Amino acid sequence: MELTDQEKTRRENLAKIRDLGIDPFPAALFPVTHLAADILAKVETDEEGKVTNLQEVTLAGRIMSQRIMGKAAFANLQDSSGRIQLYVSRDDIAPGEDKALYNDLFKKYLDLGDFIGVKGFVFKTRTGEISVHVKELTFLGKSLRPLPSPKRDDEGHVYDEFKDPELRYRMRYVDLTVNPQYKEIFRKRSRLITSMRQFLDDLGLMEVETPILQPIHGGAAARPFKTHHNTLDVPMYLRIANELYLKRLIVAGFDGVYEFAKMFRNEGMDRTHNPEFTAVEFYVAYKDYNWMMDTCEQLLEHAVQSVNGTTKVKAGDHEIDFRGPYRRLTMADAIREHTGENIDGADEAELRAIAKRLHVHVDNTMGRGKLVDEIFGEHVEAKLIQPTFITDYPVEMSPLTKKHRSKEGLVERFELIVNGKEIANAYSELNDPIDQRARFEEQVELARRGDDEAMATDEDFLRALEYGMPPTAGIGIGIDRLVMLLTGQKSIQEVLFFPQMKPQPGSTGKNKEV
RNA sequence: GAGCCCCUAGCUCAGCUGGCUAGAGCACCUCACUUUUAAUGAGGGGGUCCAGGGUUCGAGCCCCUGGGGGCUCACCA
Repeated sequence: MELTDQEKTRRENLAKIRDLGIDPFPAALFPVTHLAADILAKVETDEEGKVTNLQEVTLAGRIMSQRIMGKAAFANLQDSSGRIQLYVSRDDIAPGEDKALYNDLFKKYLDLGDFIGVKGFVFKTRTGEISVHVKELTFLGKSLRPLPSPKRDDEGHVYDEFKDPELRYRMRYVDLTVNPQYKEIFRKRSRLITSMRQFLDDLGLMEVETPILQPIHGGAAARPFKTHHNTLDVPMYLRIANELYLKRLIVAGFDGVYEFAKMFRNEGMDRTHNPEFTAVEFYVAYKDYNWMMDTCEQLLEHAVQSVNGTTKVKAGDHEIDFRGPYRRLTMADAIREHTGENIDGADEAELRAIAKRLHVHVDNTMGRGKLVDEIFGEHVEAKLIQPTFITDYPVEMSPLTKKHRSKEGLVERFELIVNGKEIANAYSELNDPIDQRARFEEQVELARRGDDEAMATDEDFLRALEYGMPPTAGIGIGIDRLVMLLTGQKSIQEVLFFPQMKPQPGSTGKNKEV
């Protein structure tokens, strides 16, 4: 690959740094004492505006801009916490006869993006900006490629923003360096998972890990990634769900288990779907879906409060409040409320007629469950903005769910809908192995009718149930979409560090190097 | 999968109805400058205009084919 002029210059500067006897990639640790944000937060000034504390600080980061004025200069240093201005004067960092450290290293061979460490004192410039007056400068690492260089003026206008989504996702390291505001999304993601884990631990559940490589894919309706194990010479699948394994652990005698799990689905990719995504699932023995609704409310209220410092979240024109209790509405009541149609007791033909009246697209592979799902998806889901539990689904679309204790044809299942999107899916787990086998057989029948998402029968799971599983409530919560909601992001790519991208072919199109 | 839009310097983008050697700002290089802040002043370098084909005296621009990307819509979470 031909180097650009700027890359050549950086390699030359690298060599010249070595010529000065300075290692451009030093091995020794650098004793950082402060982060940029710490300094800005902790700085104290007297009545004349002089800084009275922080008279010895050591920090490190990337040089993001330089303003050289002969024998003195200003620069911006960016570390993990943010940016702070440095003041560098020749006679401070090179006090003796030899001025090479300033004249050559700092002024000529230092490129934007290089890592340096500085030791100095905090002061306020004439124009009032808190800065670090550098007394010692240490070179810590060379950057051989120029970073994109967005600039921001006083009014907050950004120029030359690095915003091409493809380049941002392909080179997330560049994106987060020059657009550090996006780091907050990932910090929130991390806090969300931490706070959920804390809640589940406090509930007395045990964190577990279950297989990602599975001999048969079960627990959800989706197309899997298929692979092959060489030694065993058998096909294997990347898990589309971990539900059936977690329930085996309930059979095994753990009263409560949870797993933050990557799921893999070999399906379309768009702004709400990535081939791998994260869900937290937890299963608790001797509970039912009513208990799970209470618990789900508490979990989300706790998590959202931890992430955003409030239970309220702005989503477009709406303000969503995650403080419980949430509205609970049966599927049939929700459809009645939003369409005026009554699906209670309707058979397949009647449902098809209702769907037609509501201009919902239907085809012959759709059973009762799918038809209800389509009607709900088309006419109701998007209208549910505040957290709402939709309960009591048709049995046909819930092959792993216990039949409703009193309502014929329905199951004890709920989904939590927020801002028109499904956030959680939960139910009283089906623990009757004979019923479970019959449900699997219905799935096989749906598959025969052409439903390519129908579930496969898992004999080992059935065997586990035959040994006996206590009544259990289970739930799955989609982490990525929850993060999207909490951070106001419209695409899943923005909440994943490394979203799946098409492989990058040779040198066609806009596959530029930065 | 369907529709619409885009691809020009390291980055962000202009480039008219097809007509000089393809431009700007930032970045980069040289010089000056000890409190600047989109630092400033002077000078300079940098292009496979996504690729291939076609029309034309002449194509960044028009046509065809291909590649890559974005947005909107439909389906899986």
